[in-house]
Amino acid sequence: MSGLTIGDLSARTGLAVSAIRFYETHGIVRPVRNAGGHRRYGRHDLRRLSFAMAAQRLGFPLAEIAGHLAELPDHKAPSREDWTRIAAGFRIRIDARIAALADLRDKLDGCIGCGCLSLDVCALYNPADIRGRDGPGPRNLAGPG
Amino acid sequence: MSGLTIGDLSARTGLAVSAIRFYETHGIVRPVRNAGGHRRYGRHDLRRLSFAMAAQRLGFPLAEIAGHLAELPDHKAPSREDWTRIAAGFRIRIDARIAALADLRDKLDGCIGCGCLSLDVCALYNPADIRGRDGPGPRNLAGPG
DNA sequence: GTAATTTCTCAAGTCCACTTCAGATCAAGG
DNA sequence: CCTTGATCTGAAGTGGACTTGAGAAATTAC
Repeated sequence: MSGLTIGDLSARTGLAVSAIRFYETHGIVRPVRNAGGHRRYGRHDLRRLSFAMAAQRLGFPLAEIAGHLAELPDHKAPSREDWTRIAAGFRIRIDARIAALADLRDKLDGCIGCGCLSLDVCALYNPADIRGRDGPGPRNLAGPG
Repeated sequence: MSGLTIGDLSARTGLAVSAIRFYETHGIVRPVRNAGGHRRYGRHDLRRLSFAMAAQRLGFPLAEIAGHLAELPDHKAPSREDWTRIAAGFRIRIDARIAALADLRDKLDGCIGCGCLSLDVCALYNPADIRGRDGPGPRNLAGPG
């Protein structure tokens, strides 16, 4: 039993095989190769992928996810402390996101109440935090905030 | 005073001029043209853009945002009821999103507690809702859920 | 031992959300 | 009136996140 194949990971995570290979190019997983050149994964790679998927669902860009995961040991199984540290940092980001959403919801509630008849004081129209432009390409959701 | 120019909208919303033109191709705004062929906007277009920006920040795709806005009258100012209806629907989506985030956070808390020593029962590794693959292209955040 | 899968590489295609560019025209200030 | 700045169009480029395809080699199933 020399480890899990990419197909195994695909079956167990729901990710497409191509996506797992793509994630490898971003450092999300780092499989070893067997004699025939095929990728072999450890069980800890399942968790790395799961973490990445969860973070993806929150809108975090792959580069940042890879950054978090880079703090884990490469090929050996990470310790409980390793994961706890990462999970805790992740939780902070989730809480920030929930707060931002709740804030937007409250503003929207205000707009429902006021009917937004006065544009100049409308919270929806005047969000406090306009993200600055910083170059070409699409804006992603989970910026440095 | 035949209305606001695209530069006015850009200054007041923080959006790039090019972005506003791009949004027009998706039906977010529908300016009229003056004698010289330049776009002229009404005040209600400010609110349409603000709504779009807010929804964007939540990860909703432009196509869906355009769909919501399509329920508003095109060139005349929408009534208070028009906006209230849209804002209320939007609020439901926000609440759903907050609930999903909170759920993920709770699962993550569970994982911190257990140290994820048992992969097969780890909530993070076994999310109940794996999104099916449905074609090429990137996955967006705010799907049909 | 062969047939059927799976996996390999890597270039190219796709979707979304925009930006950038070029060349021309319109509008506003002095 | 003329210059300066804003706006116009359409095509092409960008970045993130993947998928698709082709041809070859490895694995697994019978």
